Amino acid sequence: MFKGDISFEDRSDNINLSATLESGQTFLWDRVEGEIFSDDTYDGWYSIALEGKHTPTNTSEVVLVRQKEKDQLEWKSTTEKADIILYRLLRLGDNLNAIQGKIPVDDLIQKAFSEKSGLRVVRDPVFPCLISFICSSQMRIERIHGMQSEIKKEFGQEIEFDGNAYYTYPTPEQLSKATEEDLKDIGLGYRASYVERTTEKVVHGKDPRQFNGLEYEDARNALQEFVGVGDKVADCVLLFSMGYLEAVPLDTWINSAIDKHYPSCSASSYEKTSKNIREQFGGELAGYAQTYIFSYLREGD
DNA sequence: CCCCAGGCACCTC
DNA sequence: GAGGTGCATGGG
Repeated sequence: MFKGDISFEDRSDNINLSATLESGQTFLWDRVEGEIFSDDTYDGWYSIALEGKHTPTNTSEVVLVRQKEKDQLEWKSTTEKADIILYRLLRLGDNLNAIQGKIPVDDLIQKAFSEKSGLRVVRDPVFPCLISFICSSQMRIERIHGMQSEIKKEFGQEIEFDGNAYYTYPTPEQLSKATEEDLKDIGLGYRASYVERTTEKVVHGKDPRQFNGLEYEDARNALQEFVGVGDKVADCVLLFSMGYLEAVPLDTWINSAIDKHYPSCSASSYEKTSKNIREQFGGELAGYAQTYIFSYLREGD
């Protein structure tokens, strides 16, 4: 077992791990339940198991992380390179003060920044992100997470770490072994066929990462070639996985926020409203503003 | 019993 | 392109 800390004490920003992992932008992390460690305290850990394509070691790894202090993370892992993994997945390199400085401040933004201090946009692996947001339509956040847990347990790879079992998210090839019926059996409902058909497209060579160099709006349109991916899900994949920080997913929460706080941005189509609200939030980092507002509003103030 | 959930595909016009 | 419908499932 490898262990380490990641300290923010020599920087001006920090991280709020629970806000980052439990605000509905990623469904791939699990909050660890129970006394899984005997060697020290066991509260507050989050876990993820990564398939080898997504690790610096090229082998599957488990990473556990928790908030040790306000400006410090603590991790345990199967690899000594867990810090590299965490920097990527949690965007620890982002300078939150610089980011907030580029977003026009108003009352709502100010409250969200202050209430959710340390919240970071995540960078999920692309395929798991794509599938989990296909599952997200008309579904509560807790259940979306539950669906991903089922998908991992049924079709992912089990990895043991310190006496406990963890499951990677299935690769496209692994998930393609699931039939539509299998997916319905784990509660995906009408999304089962979307997941099945999208997985099939990925297995047959349509990798979402091939859209990485595209201009934002082109990438958003391109992602909609997958089944179950409309404007909103495409924006989620762009923002929470592909690093398009200007993407602003327009969901029910953000749309009601627009009606209430930015009525002049409301327009007749997703396309136009999206353009307006991105401009309102300062353009290139608008997605960060969206993530703070979503997290702040959803939790209630 | 009804209503709703980080929308989307599909069908008209 | 804009506008309306049906949609699986579980929890309140």
